[in-house]
Amino acid sequence: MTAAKHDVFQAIADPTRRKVLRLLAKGELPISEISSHFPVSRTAIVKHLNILSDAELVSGHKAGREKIYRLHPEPLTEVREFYELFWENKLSMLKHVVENDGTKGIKRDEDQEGTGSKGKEI
Amino acid sequence: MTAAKHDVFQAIADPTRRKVLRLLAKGELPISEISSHFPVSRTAIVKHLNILSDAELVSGHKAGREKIYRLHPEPLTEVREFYELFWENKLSMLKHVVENDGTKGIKRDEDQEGTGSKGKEI
DNA sequence: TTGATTTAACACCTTTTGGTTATATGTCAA
DNA sequence: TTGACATATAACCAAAAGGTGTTAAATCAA
Repeated sequence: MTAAKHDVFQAIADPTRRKVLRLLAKGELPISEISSHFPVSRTAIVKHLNILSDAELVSGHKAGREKIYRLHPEPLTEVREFYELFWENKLSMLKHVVENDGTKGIKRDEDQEGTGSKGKEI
Repeated sequence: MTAAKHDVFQAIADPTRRKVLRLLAKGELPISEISSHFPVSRTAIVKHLNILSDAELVSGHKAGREKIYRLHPEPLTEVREFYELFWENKLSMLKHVVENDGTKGIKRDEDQEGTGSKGKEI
């Protein structure tokens, strides 16, 4: 049941949500405080928090009449793994381009996977 | 004119687009080859390629009747910088939680920026 | 030249996203 | 107990996202 309803990549796609995360990096905050940093309505911020929560990037707990949100950066490792995929490749890519001028296809192997499935692909 | 129409974060938000990037990491490919790896229509893939192109993650050049696409991983540094923002913070966050049990707010400084502007915020 | 291949450009459709307002509900402080 | 405060929830909306199919144009190979 660790299956997050919302994808991490999709969660950080929105600039407002990224700013919320940066805000929570400094420490946990109640909704009212969070929304005071944005020009949009509190309701809109709550929706963003729900999306971040679905991606397990934040969690909220009631404290009196407030709901305090806290950051959980762990799911961001998936993002890290993704861009590192290209970090390793960057040098070998460059090599290919230099070798054969990069004007024609290089490999073109087959696999035909199909992205329709839900298979936690990074 | 380096102003990308599409945000890098938003570009990599879609799983199909991430797979396209992984595909192009192995070498440049024409549209027909790329779309052969997906269950969706060629038209859909072209739209994805346009979005990736707007984010300057790929570029395409005509070669005969084919259009060859090539990866440009550079914009992903922005993603990396974002991710690292939380890695630095992770230890100090943990420290805070341990120190005061994390049941109450920690800092709550003000800034009120407003995310409406186009200001290249990571 | 003709036909197959590959991309380009539309028009169209459905669902999701990001936002709004209005109306409860629960909680602290006098 | 009465406000004021903080969150919750519902109904609604416009625009964007992700997809489809159709048609046209360019190019390579016979």
